[in-house]
Amino acid sequence: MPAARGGDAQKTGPTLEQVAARAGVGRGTASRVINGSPRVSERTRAAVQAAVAELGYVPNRAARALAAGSMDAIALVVPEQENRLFAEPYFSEILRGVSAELADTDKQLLLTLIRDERSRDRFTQYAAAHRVDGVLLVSVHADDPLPDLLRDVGMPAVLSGRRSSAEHVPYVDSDNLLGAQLAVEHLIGRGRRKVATITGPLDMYAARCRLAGYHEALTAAGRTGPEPGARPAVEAAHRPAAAPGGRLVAEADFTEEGGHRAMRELLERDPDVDAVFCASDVMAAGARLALRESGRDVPHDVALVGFDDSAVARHMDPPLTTVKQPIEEMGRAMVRMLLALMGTEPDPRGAPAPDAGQPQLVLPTELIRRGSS
Amino acid sequence: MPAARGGDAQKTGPTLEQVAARAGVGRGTASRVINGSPRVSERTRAAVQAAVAELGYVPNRAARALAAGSMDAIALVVPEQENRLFAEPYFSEILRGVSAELADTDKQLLLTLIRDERSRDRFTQYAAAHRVDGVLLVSVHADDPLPDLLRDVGMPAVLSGRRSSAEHVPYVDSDNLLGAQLAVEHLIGRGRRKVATITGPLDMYAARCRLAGYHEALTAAGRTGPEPGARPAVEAAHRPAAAPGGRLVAEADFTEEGGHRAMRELLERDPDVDAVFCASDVMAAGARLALRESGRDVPHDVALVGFDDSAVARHMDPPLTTVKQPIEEMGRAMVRMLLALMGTEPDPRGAPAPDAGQPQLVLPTELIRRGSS
DNA sequence: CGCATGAATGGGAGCGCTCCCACACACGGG
DNA sequence: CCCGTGTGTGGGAGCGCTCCCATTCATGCG
Repeated sequence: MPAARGGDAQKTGPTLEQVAARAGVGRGTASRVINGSPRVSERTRAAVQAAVAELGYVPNRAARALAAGSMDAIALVVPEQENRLFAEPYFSEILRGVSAELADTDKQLLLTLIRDERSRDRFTQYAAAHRVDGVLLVSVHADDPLPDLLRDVGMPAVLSGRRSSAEHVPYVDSDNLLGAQLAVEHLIGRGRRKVATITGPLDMYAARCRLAGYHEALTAAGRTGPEPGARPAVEAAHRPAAAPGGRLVAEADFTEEGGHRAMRELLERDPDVDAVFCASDVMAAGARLALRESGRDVPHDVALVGFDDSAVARHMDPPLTTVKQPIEEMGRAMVRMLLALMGTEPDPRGAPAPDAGQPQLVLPTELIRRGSS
Repeated sequence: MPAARGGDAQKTGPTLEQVAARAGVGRGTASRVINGSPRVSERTRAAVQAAVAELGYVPNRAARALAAGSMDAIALVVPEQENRLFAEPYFSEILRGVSAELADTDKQLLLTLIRDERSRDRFTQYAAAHRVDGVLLVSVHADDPLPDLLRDVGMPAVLSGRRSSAEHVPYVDSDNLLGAQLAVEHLIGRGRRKVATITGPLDMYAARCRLAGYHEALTAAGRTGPEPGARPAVEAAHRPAAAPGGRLVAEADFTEEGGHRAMRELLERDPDVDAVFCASDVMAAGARLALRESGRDVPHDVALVGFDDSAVARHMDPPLTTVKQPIEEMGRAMVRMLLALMGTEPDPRGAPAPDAGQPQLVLPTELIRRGSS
């Protein structure tokens, strides 16, 4: 039996050929029906569809990919050097959104964790060889060359979060600046006089934005600041921790330990702090611990606000007021953007991109009030 | 130019043919080198490898899959009706393990969230058509038909967690019974007299195991129980909440709300409860809340132990004593088992499976002591 | 009434690979 | 000196699909 080859035993389903035969049409016509080409008569279409149903035909992706030169798959790339605490809630939300949006397309979702140099190189090569049609990049660091590499090889890609304000690769981000501003305004509105902040690593754009929001809210409220009256530019937000004008800034690294250390540092610098805006919930958990150790009550002595609205926030005692990002929606938006990009990119024939969708998108953030403030 | 077809513009990398030409050998030989066949002379091997390096050759997966009849991909299937709280930490740990173990193979990881009937059918069909080589199933419910469906179409699959003690599909599980036993023994060892438990939904095998562990520990300690002296069978563990012999069992659903409600119920039934073993950390968080509301101190008045060692446990106040499962290792083990299955399964020619690896594996659990007990 | 025009269709070519058959070519024993 | 026996090797035949060219009709126009 010359038919059974390769993987053997794999009773691979019916082929297009068989469907066509059953419907009494040619292979080409069957293909046209299955791919929804308009150039097919109604009768024929019905016949083929019936045959598909009867035979339970499922197109062979490999064959399709090989013939069409597209893989019908997109990769979700997650760098894994990241502290898992940071990645957890954010990542699973993104995943949910991506998967939901992809459910209607019949594209596959390929998950790639990049954990070291070797796996990064592997993926780069893989992408360069066009083994996927598009790439979603989650939590990219400012110095990550991957986005540019992908652009160079003509691989459509969408980032979650910018690497800088000059980001030229398409991205979906949330409004970190406004979110931080809301948080700090809220603290001021609750009558807090000495509002400090614990920032993320300031080589990350999101962290800088949140710090800028902090400064902006204080300035707007008329509190003295480093640049009185001047609109603090996000790019310039990277300034010494002990800013002039008495603002209380401590830099940490989005980890709980970092938040704990930063809070102790703040208390040492100014024991009268009565509010802290933390650039992540996890850091807020660390700060909470430091406050408890110093005998301070939350929210009575010190009000606390976090960022992310992750599970940690709900489980803290008291529950943490925090800034919620629409993470699932960000995942969905990333997919929509990528699909649009993929629809236009591979067409070099002058067509000026029908509607690529906004290649950069900033989604709103929202303050969730809970017991900690 | 008759060469540029299909996807256009996709400057797909060099082909095997080109590599072979460059190395001055035939296509077949080049293929043999790349797939590590031993029947190649050292000289030739070196020449081909050099050509591969120079050209930056990356094999085309689609072509390979089509020709070989195997897809070089496995699917990780996650049912999504699941409450996200439960899924979060567990899922991301599994993912880490799976991905790590898969990094050395050059198999792709395909992620499939199943959210409704429609997507389930779609996946079933997809698998039946052998579009993946194997399937990893996470958090399967006792009545889920998917595992059997997959077995029927000859698709290798591995479960995380059994559906019952008679599970016949290969699985990796953790030792829920022993873990629960450790937890309850620990509580007894701390001098607690009235140890209650909050179980998961008792139509889930893991929940029944944990309950059985509770009973077993109490019986071993000589506390009166429903079946004095008898070894409580896991299968029989599904008994009325108000068990004879004074044991305190409340059933919940692995959610925080459920844990909260169950704790209130327990306190009502017996206000003198001085310890509670919760079958999940999340439920313990709910129980913690109920205890606080009732004015009881943890651990002074009531000691609390959870299960999972998730992030919630570390962030509770006081930090939660809990039973840790080696979740990442479970992910790794699942992949190893699946690969073994895939290596043997497709061979129908009588070969009695060289070393399929243990088709069922139960990994140990461990008690993590923290402030809550 | 004949011929250009378009719609619907059939089927060849080929995507890049693996499998496997056939073909060298080097041996050693009869 | 001829024939196994083995080791490397080349390349044909597809895998199931999409693309596209050719073909067949039915239609409308000159």
